[in-house]
Amino acid sequence: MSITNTPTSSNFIQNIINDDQKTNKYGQRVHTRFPPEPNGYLHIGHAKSICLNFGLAKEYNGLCNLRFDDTNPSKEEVEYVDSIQQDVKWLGFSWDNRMFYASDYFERLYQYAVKLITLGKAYVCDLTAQQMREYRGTLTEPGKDSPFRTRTVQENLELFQGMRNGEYPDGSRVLRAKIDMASPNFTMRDPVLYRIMRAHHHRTGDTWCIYPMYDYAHPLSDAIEGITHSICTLEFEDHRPLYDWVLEDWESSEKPQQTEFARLDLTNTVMSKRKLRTLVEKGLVSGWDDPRMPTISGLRRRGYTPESIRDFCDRIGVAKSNSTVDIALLEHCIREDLNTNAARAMTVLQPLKIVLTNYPEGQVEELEAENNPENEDMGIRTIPFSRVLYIEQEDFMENPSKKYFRLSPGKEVRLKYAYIIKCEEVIKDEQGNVIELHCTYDPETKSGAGTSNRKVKGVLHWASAEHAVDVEVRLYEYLLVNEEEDEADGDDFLAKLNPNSLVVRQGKAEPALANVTGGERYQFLRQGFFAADPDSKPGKPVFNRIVGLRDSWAKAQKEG
RNA sequence: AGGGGCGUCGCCAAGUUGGUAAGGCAACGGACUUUGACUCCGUUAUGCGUUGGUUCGAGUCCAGCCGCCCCUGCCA
Repeated sequence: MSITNTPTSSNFIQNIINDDQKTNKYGQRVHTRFPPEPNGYLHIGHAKSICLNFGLAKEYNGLCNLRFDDTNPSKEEVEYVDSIQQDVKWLGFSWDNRMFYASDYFERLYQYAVKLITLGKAYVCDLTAQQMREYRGTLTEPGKDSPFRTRTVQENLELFQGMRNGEYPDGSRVLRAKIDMASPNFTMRDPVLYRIMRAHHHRTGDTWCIYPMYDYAHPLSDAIEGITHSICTLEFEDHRPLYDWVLEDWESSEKPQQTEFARLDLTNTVMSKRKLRTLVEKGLVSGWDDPRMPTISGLRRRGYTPESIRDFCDRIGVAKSNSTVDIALLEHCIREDLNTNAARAMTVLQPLKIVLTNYPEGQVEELEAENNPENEDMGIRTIPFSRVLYIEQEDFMENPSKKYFRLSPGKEVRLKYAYIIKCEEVIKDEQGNVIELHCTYDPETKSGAGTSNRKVKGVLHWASAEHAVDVEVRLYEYLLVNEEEDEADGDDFLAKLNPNSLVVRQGKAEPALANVTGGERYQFLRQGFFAADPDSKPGKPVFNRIVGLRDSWAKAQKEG
């Protein structure tokens, strides 16, 4: 089966690059970067950025760097730089030997700041944070100049050196760009370039007590690495003039350009780092890699493939309008991938015992089953069949509607790969619950035997009681029942969490599933796609439901 | 209110110099089916936030209006 390349239309960033290639702006070079701050786990929104940046580099025969934006040691940890690398690799991208840290450039950044001071474009300011806020002005009123704005170059040079030397307490002074306190754009009102902060940095240790701000470090890091296209999200659009300002005195005339695109938002889940952290810290999920989380590690544990996530990122497009993508598209991508690639298996999630009263006691047949009807190369396996079996509770109904074509009293159904059976007797407990069915089977209807042309509409999956392995199956639903997050920040979203986002079932699976270790993916017939969880133990498998099969019957039921 | 953006089918999203609305997801019909799955076929914008204008002709140009998002961290 060949992979069809659906003709994808170009996005506005590709158009920009195409123009740059025409005008030879970067001599045909395309060099991007993925610049995460190591202060949290990557999520599907980052995957969009990763696929965009690495994808563009690949498409244009360029390069993409991985760069940790580690300019704020008070929030960053090595734990995250490790998980980020793992996630990018897992998604299928390689930065080769180009893994950098903004902190690699601290000395150059410092020297460039000295240059700006010398040029009269930066000054040391002693205003407190509170005062600076007051001086900044408001949306409609211009700010006013800091009284320290007119310090001499010499004084600024000495003070900045003193800042570096640790002569002043944290927060007592900052280095500021001298731009325009009356600018209608706040980020141009003499933004802070450096702050004093005695925090241990995960890479530079205690070498520095002053750290550069993002707006200063980022354009310079891009320039140092020879980045051509610096792609970031929409909220940085206002910062672009500052990005360009910082680079005005850069040594090379070939400067990177910033382009902004809309970050990904998904229905039925939460995406902000803060909310994800809340879920983890309040113990509402088992961790950053809980299979309900939209984190890369969560999706990985859930069973999503990197291919399906890349496909998703290709399909959602890249544009500038804020949008919320229907999570159904993500589900479509994983179903499409796994439909052709995942082996089939039978697992009964909620067992109902049935006895084939006319099947010889003690007899066991090994029935042939295809591993994947979409892919013959995946071969066949055998499944034991015997007198006592389990079927799904949902697959029996005592008083069904005419549209129900599963099992009911006196009705026939086929057991997949096996025989047509007929329900003869319903056995109940004292409360009237159905606890067992007595059925008969028709020996002439064995699958593949060609001894009968009888057709029945219903086909059920099953497990042989004597041979089945006990499995724990974790069924996941959306984190949020409502499609929209209903914003209004705060922790309101906690009240909207789906109480049934995790339902655990103790099921019965065919014996082949006994010894999974984690990561194996299957389609459980008529149920969905599942992945073995690392919690699996020999003989005691645990499965996560990645996504259910499309279910038009369930849909029809819901609509009544 | 000042600045920066955005507004094309329920959800995404193409739309090169104005020439007469791609595609995907979802939905809905139908065919096929030993997974009510998959696959296949078909249906869904005389309409591009809105009102005017320019033009033989506008989603594409102009003007006004409306709506939504971002910006007053020594966060990124």
